Amino acid sequence: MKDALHDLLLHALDSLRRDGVLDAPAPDFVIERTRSREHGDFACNVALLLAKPLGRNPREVAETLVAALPKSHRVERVEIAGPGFINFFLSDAAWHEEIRRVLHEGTQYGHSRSGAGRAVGIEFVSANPTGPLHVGHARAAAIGDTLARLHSATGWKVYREFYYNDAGAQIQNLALSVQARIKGIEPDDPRWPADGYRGDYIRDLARDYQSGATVEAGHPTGDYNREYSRELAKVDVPEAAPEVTGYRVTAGQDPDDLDAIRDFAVAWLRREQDEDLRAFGVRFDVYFLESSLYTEGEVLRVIERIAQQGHSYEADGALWLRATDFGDDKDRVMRKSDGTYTYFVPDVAYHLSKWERGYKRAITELGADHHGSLARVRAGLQALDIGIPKDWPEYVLHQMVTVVKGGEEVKISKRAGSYVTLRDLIDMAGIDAARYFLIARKSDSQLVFDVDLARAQSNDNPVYYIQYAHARVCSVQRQMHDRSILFEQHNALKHLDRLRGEHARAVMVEISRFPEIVEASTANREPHLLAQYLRELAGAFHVWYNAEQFLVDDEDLRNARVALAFATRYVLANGLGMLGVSAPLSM
RNA sequence: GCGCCCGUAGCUCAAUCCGGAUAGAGCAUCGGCCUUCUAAGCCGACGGUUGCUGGUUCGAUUCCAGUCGGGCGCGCCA
Repeated sequence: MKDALHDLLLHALDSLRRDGVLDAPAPDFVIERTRSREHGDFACNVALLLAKPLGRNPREVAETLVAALPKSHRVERVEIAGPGFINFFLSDAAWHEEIRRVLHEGTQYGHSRSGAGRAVGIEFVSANPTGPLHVGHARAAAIGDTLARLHSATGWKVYREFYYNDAGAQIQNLALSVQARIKGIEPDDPRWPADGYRGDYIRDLARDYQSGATVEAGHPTGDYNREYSRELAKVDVPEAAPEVTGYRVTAGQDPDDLDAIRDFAVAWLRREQDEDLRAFGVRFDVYFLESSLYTEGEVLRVIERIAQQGHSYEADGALWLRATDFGDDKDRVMRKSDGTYTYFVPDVAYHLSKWERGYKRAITELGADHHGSLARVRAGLQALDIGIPKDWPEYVLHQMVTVVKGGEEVKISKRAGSYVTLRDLIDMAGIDAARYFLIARKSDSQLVFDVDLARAQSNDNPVYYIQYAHARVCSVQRQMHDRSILFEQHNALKHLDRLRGEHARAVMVEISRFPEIVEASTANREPHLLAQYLRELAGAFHVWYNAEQFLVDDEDLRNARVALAFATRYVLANGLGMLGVSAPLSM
């Protein structure tokens, strides 16, 4: 809709330039929705931008432009207002056309091809396999998965990636903690390992290890990724990610075999994380193990490449990256004096792998407490000198989540001890409410998750409010079925002009915003815009629903109203689908 | 001390592709609407110096500088 107006203005600009009336390049003007009805439906600032280079009064420029505007059936009239805005008042026909489009495109309405099939890798959650996922991971999961759904909807080839830090000291602590539990040592015991994990799940883990249990989790090695990378490099866009096959670990039962304990514990926790994420409606295409970067020499390759490009130096027995050459605030150690590597080198190697696998866009979703690694990883990638853009990868950082119930902060979980888990959140609020609440706020502001509100079955709760709008349309459909009333779409589309009044109009206007919202949410990595929008659409629908009866005797009018109701349903369902929230048929 | 994020109605938050016109919703409070497709809904009222001070310009919640308040990060930890 916006595009059509954009074209009209470009035409006007072109013809004026050809006639020599306008002597300036077309500025990067904006067409936006107006805030108030008095200003029409859309407004454009092009005259304001042209005024300065032309040295002319903006209102005068606007008048020239408006006079040169081609006629369009979509535009009823054009006004010049304020300092020189060009306001467009759209014809009813323009809105009707959009409703036709919704019914025609159905479940595809709001989708686009702006991604043009390019590959985007979205990394999120990436929790260490050392404990259950917590509410911060829940927010990451909701944001990352919604971004992934949005990119799919806009024509990108999406790969969801999960990176496991399975190689460091944390894993050693995990193994030691489990071993301590196996030997009957409690967290309060002086013999308990220094940085041990104290949660109850360690006891469950120890018990399963001792009983010789077998667990099955995601993929074991980086082989999968490397195989996948060749495919991606070759054809650029593979049809689908290969099926992720699981791997099994059977507990060794020997309390002194720390390696066996570690392997079992990692598999056990990965299984638990997998299950929680699956319960939350989130699946991944690629599981990438940090350990594979060592075993396959990728870490070494990064170090050598950076050294070869002259961006590193030795000092104090360590090898440093000259990160300050690339915008970081200090130089960073890559290889410690004991010969091991700092964690950020595999991080760079991992992102290098994403680059080599052909991701035109890579989005890394992290907790804001990791924002320090951002400059470091980008500096490392720049130091490779292989043409990676300075702002690649893109980052989305999310702020802290606090869970509140009964007016009090909830801090403790039975499973994990010191924090509230994703599982707790699902149990307390349900998947739909949890996903919606976690996505509804801008990711860089802190989030208070009010459990009582999330589970409230009332108009206080935006999730129910939106879902209820959808269920109401379905209820109308059921009524039609029960009363043997047919919806005649052909007839409906001919009589959309029977839709009169502000309320129906408001619904049409809201519906037409959907494609714009989807594009903006995707391009700006701001999924909260979509959550917010659906609340507004549902509101416009409820008002209209309340004001007018759909199933009237007048066939033409009835068909027209039902058509608009169905169009609303498509948008609600499509939008909720992008959030991973269900669209119930009845409530 | 340095860096990043946030500060908008009593509360929770918006403000659309980095500048637009009279800053919007919901909740809370007060007052109305169900013999009609789900009242899990709707209508109305009340509520603001966008933390503060300057700057940039036709125009600032938005950009810049400073300042105050909250959060996070500044390791040869991950």
